[in-house]
Amino acid sequence: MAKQIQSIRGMHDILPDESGQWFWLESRARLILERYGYREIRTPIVEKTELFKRSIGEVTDIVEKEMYTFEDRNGDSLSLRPEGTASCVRAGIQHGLFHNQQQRLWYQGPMFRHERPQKGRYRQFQQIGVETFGFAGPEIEAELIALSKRLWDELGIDDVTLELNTLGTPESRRAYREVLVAFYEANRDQLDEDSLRRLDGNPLRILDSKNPQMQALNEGAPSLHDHLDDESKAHFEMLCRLLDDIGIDYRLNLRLVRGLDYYSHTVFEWTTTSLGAQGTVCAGGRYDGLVTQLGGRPTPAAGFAMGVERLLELIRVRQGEQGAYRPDAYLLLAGEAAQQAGFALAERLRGDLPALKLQVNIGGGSFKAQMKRADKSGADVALIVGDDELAAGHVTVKPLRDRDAAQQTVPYDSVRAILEARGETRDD
RNA sequence: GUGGGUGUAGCUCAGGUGGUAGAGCCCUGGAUUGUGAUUCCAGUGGUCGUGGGUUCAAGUCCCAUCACCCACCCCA
Repeated sequence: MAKQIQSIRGMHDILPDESGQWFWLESRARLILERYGYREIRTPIVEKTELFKRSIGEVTDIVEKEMYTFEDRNGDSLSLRPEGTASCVRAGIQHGLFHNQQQRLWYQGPMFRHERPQKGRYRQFQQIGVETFGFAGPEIEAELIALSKRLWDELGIDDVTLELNTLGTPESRRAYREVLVAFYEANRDQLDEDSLRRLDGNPLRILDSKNPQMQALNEGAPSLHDHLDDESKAHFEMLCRLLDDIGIDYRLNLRLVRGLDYYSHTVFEWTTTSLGAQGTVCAGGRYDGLVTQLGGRPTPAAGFAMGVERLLELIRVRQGEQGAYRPDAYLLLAGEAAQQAGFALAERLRGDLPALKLQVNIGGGSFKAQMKRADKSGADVALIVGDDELAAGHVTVKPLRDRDAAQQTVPYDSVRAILEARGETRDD
């Protein structure tokens, strides 16, 4: 036997048993997004590396050590996208979507990050992202949060908490950053290894350290909220009021600073405690500066992304299977003549009953074996055609799921009525 | 990138201190010449993750490597 080839580390197959759940979640998300007026955008999964360097930030972990970067045949540096916002903004600028316009967009697809795989963290993972452009007020952030909340309700997810914070305007954030760095420099001897590393790159992240000693030090650190300008405060207060109005609870988390460079004002995160260390299920915020950073005209922007694998994991924990595929009917073919004629019969049925999901037995097998397959397929009814039925132009319809219902042998033309009465031909 | 754990049949897992591999489920057939989901019987299926090494002998011990899981880091 030849040597087996395995899938790439951290990149997983979604097998038929799970794909139904994916489809179920995706359709629900799409429906809700459409209810809020969002339209889908699809962008390539490969972009110029430069795009991610300029948007995510050159000194972030994502860009520095997690991107799948390679040279194209003509020498360009390309990267598999590690997230969706950059592409979305790039496409919007390129096609003039932001030219004095408001846009509510969403996308869905695989993202790639070369991290050490873990529960809820994979090298290829699926995100559903939502991005809005041209909305400067806090109403849009409230809408984004309301939309995500509605999705949790729809999916039956109830153990997530909304964490909320503001970084203020870029100016106030920058000013605060200086104050904070000065504070940590003064206490340099107390910083752990990670924090020393962050001090240069992303000092705000030190606030979010899990190290108890750091947390103790952070108690005394200057607070971002003391350094917010009036505009930043007003924006945030308005958002909180809007959320209060629709009864969405949130927890103010001053340590929530987000890892990506481009955020300003609102940042939020939906977290759960039932997924181990990877507790963030959905995160986003406002990123007004990004469009100009990528060469567009000043355009207010806000959005979020959710990790589909993490959401599915949550749903799996809370409910059973959702959206598993099962045919409506399974066609048994008993006897040689029926086996041959049955193939054409199945096609005829599919032509006459377009909404019927019909699986036909292929590969023969004893009657018993075919019945077993019919049962295992999950079909609601078995359609039986043996040599007897074939000769008479009949089909036997046998309900498989309810004990009381009797099977009946009827002319082909009556099959439709029976299946329709049973609801097998409904679209679902 | 760092630390810890685990890899035995398609799946879930047994296999004290080395002696040449087992169960349940699944699948196939039969008990029931055309009636499944319950029962009973039988059968198929393994280079024990991979590659080296120690040994008369390795699933078991040693080394390397790959993958998965968990935590750190990072993030959705």
